[in-house]
Amino acid sequence: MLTDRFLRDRRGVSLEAGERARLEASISSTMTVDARKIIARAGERLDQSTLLVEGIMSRYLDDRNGLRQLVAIHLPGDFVDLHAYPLKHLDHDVGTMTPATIAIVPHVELDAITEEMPELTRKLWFATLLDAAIHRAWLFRLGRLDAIGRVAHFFCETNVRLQSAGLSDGRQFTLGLTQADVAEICGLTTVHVNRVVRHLREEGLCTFRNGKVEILDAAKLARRGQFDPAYLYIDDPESPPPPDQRPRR
Amino acid sequence: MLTDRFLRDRRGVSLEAGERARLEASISSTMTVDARKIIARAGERLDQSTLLVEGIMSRYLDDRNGLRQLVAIHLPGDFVDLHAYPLKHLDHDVGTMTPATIAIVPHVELDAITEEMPELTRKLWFATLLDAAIHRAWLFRLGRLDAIGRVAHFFCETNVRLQSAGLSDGRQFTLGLTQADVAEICGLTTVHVNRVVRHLREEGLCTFRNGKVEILDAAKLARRGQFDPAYLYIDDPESPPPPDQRPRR
DNA sequence: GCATGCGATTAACCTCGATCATGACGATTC
DNA sequence: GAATCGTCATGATCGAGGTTAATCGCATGC
Repeated sequence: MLTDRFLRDRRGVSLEAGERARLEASISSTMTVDARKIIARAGERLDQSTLLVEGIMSRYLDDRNGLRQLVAIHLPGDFVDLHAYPLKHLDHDVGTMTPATIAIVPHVELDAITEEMPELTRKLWFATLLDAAIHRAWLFRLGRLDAIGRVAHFFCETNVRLQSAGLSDGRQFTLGLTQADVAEICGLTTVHVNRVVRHLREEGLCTFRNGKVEILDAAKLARRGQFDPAYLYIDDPESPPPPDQRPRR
Repeated sequence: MLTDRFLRDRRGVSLEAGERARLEASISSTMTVDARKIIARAGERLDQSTLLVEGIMSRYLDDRNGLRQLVAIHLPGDFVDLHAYPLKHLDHDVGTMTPATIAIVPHVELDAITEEMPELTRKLWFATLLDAAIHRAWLFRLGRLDAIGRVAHFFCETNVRLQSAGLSDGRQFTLGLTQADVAEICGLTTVHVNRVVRHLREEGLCTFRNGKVEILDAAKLARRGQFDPAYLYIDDPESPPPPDQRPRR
């Protein structure tokens, strides 16, 4: 199903079969989109949202000089602009990074869901707040980490997210991003990202070639990027969090 | 009323009288809190949320060396950790910056609201997404602006937000923050914030003394910080946005 | 065959902001 | 009144990362 990956393994909010069916039934159409296409522009009024089925998408803000700051990367299973449902107007652009398959969910369907299924509504709400939690991790990354730490943190995060989507084995994954993309994510220049990538390779932490990341030493990489996956709210059957307290980051 | 400032003048989602009354009735208690106190810690399970009535609060992440990155500043009228309702566990700490008055809303009350009042539920959802939009503006600030631009952007944002809360006349406002606080917000050191403040003063853009900001040249300050208030979703009766398209940022 | 263009790479140079240090001023506490 | 502490202020030094520019590899198209 198109919604198979949505909220998969998320702590306490995985969808019931009926909920997933309802969401699936809310999809009005699916389509494929080329790489580097804009799906929605800041300010436009939206009456539908986009569920990403395959490929990578991003959300970004433009600065006055035409440079971009990416504010989110979206992977298969993400409800990319679900937040457009309550907001109606977005404050940023949404676009594809790679060729993508997307499913369209009209807001009238979401109206019906919020009227009839409060539990599913809370789970949709949760999904948008998960994006906000990732925003906060990105703020930490930009505000407190140096260049090497930022790239390390980004690779760690993406590895965990892709793993929960079944698209990484935890050791390597294909991103389809360029060094310039990573620069727009980490608030660096492409030149310096190149230096950082070389450093990470020479230190034996990870490699990044042709849009493919290989994790060589996950523990060291996480340490270098001060990465703690708690903010991703992923259910880890191996080490369930204590019911009342997760470790501090 | 305690909720008077909540979602005031927000585009298209201001509360109906009945909705506001219901929210007001959901408050179980109010209390005052000293400055620099922690209200909630990362990882704790929460079964209530906090509406800020008076004072300034913040949300922040700690790094490994004990430094903090603030990820949000909250002003009177903000539903500070409403996102804890769907999330249940927070990924960050919540604390007061100044002495504060807060109102407590138990999550069981929000359960009832989401069961019975889908329209109000969407407005609460909107409120949490507004915080996410502010996160994104902060990402832009940290990723694309230099030190002077970051501080300028922060003062502009806070001025607009306080103005819509009726706590700034648009020319000056009291924040009660120190230069060290601004440093934790803008990802800078206190030493450099001091230099930036001096620069802004000497250039005639604004002053910052004893926690009080005076805007000397709002247009220049906004320009220096590449500030466009669209992401705050504030209803401006003077210049209503065209129904189908807001200006690009 | 050659042209074109994108992405990765590397070098030289320079700037912004961190770091370290010192001091002033006011409020508080004893 | 002295001591202490938080906040603000300012100078000197240094390094991480930006800027600019040149080159290379590789894919694609004609």
